[in-house]
Amino acid sequence: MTKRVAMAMSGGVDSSVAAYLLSQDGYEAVGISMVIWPNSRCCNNEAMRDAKDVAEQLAIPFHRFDFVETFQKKVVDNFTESYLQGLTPNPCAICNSDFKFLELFEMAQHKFGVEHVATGHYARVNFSEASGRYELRMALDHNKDQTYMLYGLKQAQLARCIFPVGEMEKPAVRAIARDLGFVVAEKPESQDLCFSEDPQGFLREQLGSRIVPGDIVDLNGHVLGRHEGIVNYTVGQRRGLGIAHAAPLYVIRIDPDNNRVIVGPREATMGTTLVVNNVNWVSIARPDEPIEAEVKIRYKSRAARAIVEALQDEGGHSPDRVLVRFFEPQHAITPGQVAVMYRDDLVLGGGLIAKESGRVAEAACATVA
RNA sequence: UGGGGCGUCGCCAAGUGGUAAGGCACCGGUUUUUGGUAUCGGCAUUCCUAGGUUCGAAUCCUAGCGCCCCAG
Repeated sequence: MTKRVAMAMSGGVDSSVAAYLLSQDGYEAVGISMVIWPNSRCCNNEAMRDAKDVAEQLAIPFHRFDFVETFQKKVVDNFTESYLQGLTPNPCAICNSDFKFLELFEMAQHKFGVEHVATGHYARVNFSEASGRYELRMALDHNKDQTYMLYGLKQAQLARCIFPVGEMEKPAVRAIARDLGFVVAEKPESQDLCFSEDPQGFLREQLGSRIVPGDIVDLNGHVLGRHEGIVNYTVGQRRGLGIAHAAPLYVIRIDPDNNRVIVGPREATMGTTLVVNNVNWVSIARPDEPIEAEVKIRYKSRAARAIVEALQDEGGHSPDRVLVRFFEPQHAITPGQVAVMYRDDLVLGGGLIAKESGRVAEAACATVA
């Protein structure tokens, strides 16, 4: 009996080839496209048509479903509210853990009566007899690895995930697309927000008058300039400040309470500790003792060696907190961004970098020491 | 209306007779699902204005305009 699986198809190269690989492996795939934001690049007519074309070419059924309302509630609202709180959210990671995979599994089960869901993500999953856990591992092609965006997946989900292109190098994926004559074979790599090409404009649309201009100040509180809303900035950012200074200025901190952006020299962006909230332990159980790991604090940054220590529950809040102490200072530790812990290519877990992470962490270090 | 100083790209700033450094900002390219970082490239035929001296001036002279400081 063939195994049936719901295949998420975006109209891109990766999910198209993934669909092909599934059929090669003897799966019976059902193509699904999720419409999450009208007219955005991820679900415009072209993307939908391409997905459908590929499905037809592979002779698999294809369905598209409207998720606009749910997406707004679970991803967009979180995205916009986070910015107002002075955080820099990572909507892609939130989308995967709080929206995409949840909805896909529900759909696979209820609409198609199947247990498994496949996507075009670059990641690998295996089951470890030793630990009794499903393990999430970096893709074979480290350049394309997307495990950073998948840190939120739970055991029950990993058990049912299939990532067909996780074992492949990107050039090979493209080669297959070409050989098969897929219309999407030469599509450029997707990048940036999928639901908007103009995040600033998007935030303005969504938040309107809740975006308020304010001061840009230096580390001593001296006003250096004005900003058009704290939502337009992220920690570590250099461009867009519009302030002429002796040396380049970087965003050091965002202060939502006073509606201020604090800037300073590059040295001031460096930090060695952070606290991670809402940690999801992926491939291992929550460790009782401090462990060494490589921690990645930004999608495009390199993981760096650190000591990771689970923190005590504080008053019933955020029971899954972790203190990360890097061996070397890191640039732009940004509240709201995702921190993912690795050991080699194994994803140990991840979570969201806490507000005022530096200070809290310093204090925690002091008590630890 | 006595004295002194200054006026070079959006900001800061080299350059004091030989044909406009640099930094910041800004713009554009590259860059792996977050507006990050990084990196590469662009960015004053012109030096407050008008005359003059000179083969040649942002640099010298004259006048004007505009700032700043001190003393009134």
